[in-house]
Amino acid sequence: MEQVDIFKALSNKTRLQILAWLKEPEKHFPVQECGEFNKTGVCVGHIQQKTGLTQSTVSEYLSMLQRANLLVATRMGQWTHYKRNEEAIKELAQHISKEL
Amino acid sequence: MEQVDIFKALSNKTRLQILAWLKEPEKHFPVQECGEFNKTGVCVGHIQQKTGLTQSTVSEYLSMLQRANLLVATRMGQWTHYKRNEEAIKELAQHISKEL
DNA sequence: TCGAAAAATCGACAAATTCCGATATCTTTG
DNA sequence: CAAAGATATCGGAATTTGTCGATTTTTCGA
Repeated sequence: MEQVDIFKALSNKTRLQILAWLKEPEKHFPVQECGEFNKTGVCVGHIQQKTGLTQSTVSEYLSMLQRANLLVATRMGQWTHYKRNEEAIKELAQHISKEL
Repeated sequence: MEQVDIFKALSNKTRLQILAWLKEPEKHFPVQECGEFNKTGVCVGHIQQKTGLTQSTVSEYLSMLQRANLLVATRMGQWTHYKRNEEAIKELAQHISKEL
């Protein structure tokens, strides 16, 4: 995954919005029966509802963000949870301030 | 200019390359008759030659980077010089580490 | 003031991205 | 194992981006 692909992943309002929501899941998503979102994140269905886009679109967006290493996916039974990769986001900020 | 437009401006290899070259102009560009590049930057023609793309493409890329506030343009007679906006780049890094 | 150099803008078209609906895969449960 | 729910993948229409060549605008110098 190259630098430019990380920026491409961030070049879309919905995807930026998803990253923002996942910063405070408890504020933006209903309680899940399927696991604490602080640990493994929020399931695709909840994120999809919030965006108003179709399931397929949101699924693709999430995997794009994951490929850019900005999100981490965890399969929890029939659900896939996504959460932010805070480490990678910090590294991106550092990279921009030093290398860009 | 919105957040997402900054990332769009960065979503292209050539534009990232231009930003990188402008970090150390004396290393990447020939001496100019038209001004010190540490002060006002490098003229469009030199940047264009280095990219190998056409003049129109590079001119558009530069103004896109300027619209995103990542570059500053200075008209010097018949030349336009572009240099990095280090301030804005630092702010972007901060924004990513705090707000993204 | 005219012509040439530098840069910006315009019009076009191919390639990439956005987003959808349909279908396939995986997982749980009866 | 079959059905149902959650997610992933596929194929495509519409929009945006990448990039070009041609033209226009700006500025300098003869």
